Amino acid sequence: MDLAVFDINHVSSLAPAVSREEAGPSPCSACKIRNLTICAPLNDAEQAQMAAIVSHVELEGGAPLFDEGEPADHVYNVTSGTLKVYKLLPDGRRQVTGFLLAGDFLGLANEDDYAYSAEAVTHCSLCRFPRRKLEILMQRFPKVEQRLLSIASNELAAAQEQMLLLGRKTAREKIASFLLLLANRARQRGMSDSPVSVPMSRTDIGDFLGLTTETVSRTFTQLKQGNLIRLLPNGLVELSAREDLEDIAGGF
Amino acid sequence: MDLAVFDINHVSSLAPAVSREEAGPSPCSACKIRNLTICAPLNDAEQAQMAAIVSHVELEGGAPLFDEGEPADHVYNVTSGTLKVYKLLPDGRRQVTGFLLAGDFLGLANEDDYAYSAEAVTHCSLCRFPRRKLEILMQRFPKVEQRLLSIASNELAAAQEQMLLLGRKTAREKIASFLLLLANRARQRGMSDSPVSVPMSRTDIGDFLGLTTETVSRTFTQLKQGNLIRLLPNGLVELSAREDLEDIAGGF
DNA sequence: GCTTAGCATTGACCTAAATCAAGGAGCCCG
DNA sequence: CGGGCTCCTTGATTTAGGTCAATGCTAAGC
Repeated sequence: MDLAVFDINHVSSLAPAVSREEAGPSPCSACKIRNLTICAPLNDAEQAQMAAIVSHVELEGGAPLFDEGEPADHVYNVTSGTLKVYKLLPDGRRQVTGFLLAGDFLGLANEDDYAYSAEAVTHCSLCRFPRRKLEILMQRFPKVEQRLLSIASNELAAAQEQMLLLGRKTAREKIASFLLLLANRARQRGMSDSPVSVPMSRTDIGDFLGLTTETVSRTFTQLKQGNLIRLLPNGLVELSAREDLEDIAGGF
Repeated sequence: MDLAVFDINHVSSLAPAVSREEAGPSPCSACKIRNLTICAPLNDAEQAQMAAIVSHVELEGGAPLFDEGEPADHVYNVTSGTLKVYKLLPDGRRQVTGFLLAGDFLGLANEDDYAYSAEAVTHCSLCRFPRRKLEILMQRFPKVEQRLLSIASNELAAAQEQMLLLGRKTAREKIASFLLLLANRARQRGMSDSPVSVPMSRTDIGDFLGLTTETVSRTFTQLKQGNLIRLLPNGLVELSAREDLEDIAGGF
């Protein structure tokens, strides 16, 4: 793992393990996913200034990062692993609004509090920035602010796509869209897109797609029986007929 | 109407009427909703530079502003009226991703093309900015970029709230949420929040909430019979029991 | 004042997905 | 190696909301 150097700080509990950088070379210079992060537009000298305010967080799968309503003191960049962000209704109904992979940014909040909860799906590592300090740094580096605006624009487009899915697609179309979303994001990150890794539970997938666990499971079975996918061990899913899946996902 | 001065350019067709400023005082200095727009953070001198690149657009109710997939050459600030933005599936299923009121910004697109279509619901006026020129101006005025980031963050939070609605709320909860959303936005703009103006059709509301026209209509009737709302002429809806509506909308 | 056209409403019926209820499969731990 | 997890799958049944089909209501045009 990229950040193995921080594993000495890893404790085996649900509490996040945080470490600040000691003297020595910034690990950012070795960051393999920098081009996906908010640090992308910075040169080495500028990046050193970012490194000065960053700390690192490691999370066990299942560990919470923050909860909706907490003061939004930090923002994060995922460096490895998968997280989910979600909102709850008082009776426990849950909507997962996104799954975050390496390079993804989270914690953007215009108000003072987080608008959603975030929790690790798999073991995760993240870069943590104090929001206040990042704001000051952004005034010095408008490039970072531009980058953040660009990230926010992309997320907004993705959110609208997800609204189309939630409001107007069938269970079959939702599952096909979901698998292709995961596959495309894996490919962007240089990981296998078939078989694609699906590390989250059926319940998480259902809460992301506005379905129940049972419907998710049945729909997987149905796609499997139509030879569109194959379910492999360890949460791997082979997309055997991507073209067909794309037609289904697109509503054709 | 604030911008009556432009009515000489108004033509009675579905094509948008566009006018550039002649010499003379900028109408921006008289803009009553400036504090809601991207111009909010600018002083008079800076605003004059914005005025130099802005043009004005008037739309009839029902007239399209742009379509999904068109090159995103302009961004807009609504100055009066209501628009809807939406995405379509190939078979015509439609998801309205938002209704835009005075002060709202639209056209943000990280890619080169608009990710959604925009169409006037009522007669609308908008300020139009060439995207390229605005980008150059933003480099000169980082305050505008900050403002845009702040707008995007708010929209992102609203989008997540809408995902919760689409994925997990019942028809009754959706309609109650929708009426309160309209009422709150009307109040922010100094307009009546009860009765609140609901200028869009049942079909548009359904396409926003992931419901059919019939279900929207039935749910309005049901709320009316429970004395939670009253349906008045001209698309006005009185919120007779706002507390109860808030409980319903919140999922209690 | 009649006709046409576009919403909005209402009723009857249907269906996709939810709910309720067992089982099964893998995994950890004693 | 067996008991107790948790998660996944499958089956039977229910139901919220969709679909289909009239009927009303308002406004515009002649």
